[in-house]
Amino acid sequence: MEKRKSMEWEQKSLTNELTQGKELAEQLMSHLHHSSPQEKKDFLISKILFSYDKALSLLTGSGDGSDGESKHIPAHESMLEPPTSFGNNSPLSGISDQDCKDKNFFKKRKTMPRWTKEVKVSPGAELDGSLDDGYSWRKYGQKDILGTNHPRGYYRCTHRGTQGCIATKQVQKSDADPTTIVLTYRGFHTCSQVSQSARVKEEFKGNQNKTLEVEKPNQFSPEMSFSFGRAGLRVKTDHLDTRENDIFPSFSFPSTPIESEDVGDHIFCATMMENNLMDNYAPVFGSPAATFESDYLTVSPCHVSSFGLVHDVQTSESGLTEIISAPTSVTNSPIGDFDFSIDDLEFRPDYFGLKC
DNA sequence: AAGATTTGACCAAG
DNA sequence: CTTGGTCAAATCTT
Repeated sequence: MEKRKSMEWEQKSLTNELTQGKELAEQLMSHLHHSSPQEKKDFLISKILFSYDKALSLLTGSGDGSDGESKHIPAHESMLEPPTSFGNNSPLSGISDQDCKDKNFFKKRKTMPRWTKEVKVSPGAELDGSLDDGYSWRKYGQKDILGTNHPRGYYRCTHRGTQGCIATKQVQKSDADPTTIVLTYRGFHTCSQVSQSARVKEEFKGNQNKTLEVEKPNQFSPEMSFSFGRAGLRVKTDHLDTRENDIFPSFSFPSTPIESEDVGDHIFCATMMENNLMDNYAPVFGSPAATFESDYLTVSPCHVSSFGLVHDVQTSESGLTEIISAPTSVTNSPIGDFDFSIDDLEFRPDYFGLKC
C-alpha cells in the first residue's frame, strides 16, 4: 500500500518534471529566436537540466543510494557546488535551493563531479602529473593501487587553502600503455582560475577570427559531426584550431599549437556521467579536463543525434592524444546532449540545443 | 622563509 | 580486513 502510493507519487513527479522540462525547452526556443538576455537563457537551461535530472533520479530510484557511481565515492565528498560561472546571484541558485529543500535533491548525490582523461604522450616525454592543463596543482599524496604497476598521484588545486577550491585530480600511468597517463579529475575549480578561463573565453569571443588567422589560417572548420550511438556521442572535428582555455567537457578541445610539426590525431572522448547534476553543469564549472597545454578550442555541435563524444582534432603539441571520459555509461543519460549544449550556450548561445 | 613534495599514518567505505 | 583517498610531519626546492 505504502509502496504503491510511493510509486504513484514518483510517476506523477516524473511526469511533472518531464512536462516542465518540455515547457522550459519551448520557452528557451522562443527566447533563442529573440534577443533575450543571456542570463534568461541560462536560467531556462538550468531549470531544464534540473528537471531532467530530477526525472532521471526518479527513474533510477537514486534516493536509495543505488547510484552506481556513489559506491566508489566517499560520502563526505557528496556536496555539489553551485556552478561558479552562474555566480551566487544567478537564477540557478534560486532553483537549486528550492529543489534541494523540496526533495532532498542533492542528498541523493553522493558523488563529486568526476571524469577521466587519458593523455597519450610521445615516447620520451615527461610522464609526471604536472602536465599543464591550465591549472596549478599541488601533490598531496601518492599510493600504490592494487592491480596496477604504477602508483597513483593525488593532486589538489593549489588554491585550496586560499580560495577553498575543491578540485582534485589523480594521475596514474596506464598499465596497458606506459605512454598513456590516466587523469581523473574530481570536483570543479572554484578558484580564480575559473574566471581566468572565462576571461580568456571572452577575449576569444571578441577576437575569434583574428585568433584563428594568427594561429593557423583555415584551421577552423565548421564541419563537425556529432554522431550519437549507444557507445556514446561522437564529435568529429576536422582541423580544429584556435586558442581557448575552456571548460569541460562539452566543447572544449585541445587545439593545435602554432608550431606543431608532429601532427597526430587528437581524440577527445567524453561520455557523460549519468543522472548527475554535476555533469549537466560540468561545462560551467571551469573544469580543466578538456584543457591541455593552454591551447583550447570551444566548438559547437552542428547536429546532435546521440550521446557520447569523440573529438578528433589536429594535434596538440607533440602528437598527444587525449581521451576524456566520464566514468559511467552515457547510454542511460538522455541529458547527455544538454551536457554538451550548456557550455556552448554560455559561449555561443545560438548553437544551443539541436540547432545548428 | 615560503611553498611544494614525499611518505607513512589515518580514516571511511565496502 | 582490505583498499582508496587524505592528512600532516618531515624533507626538499626555490
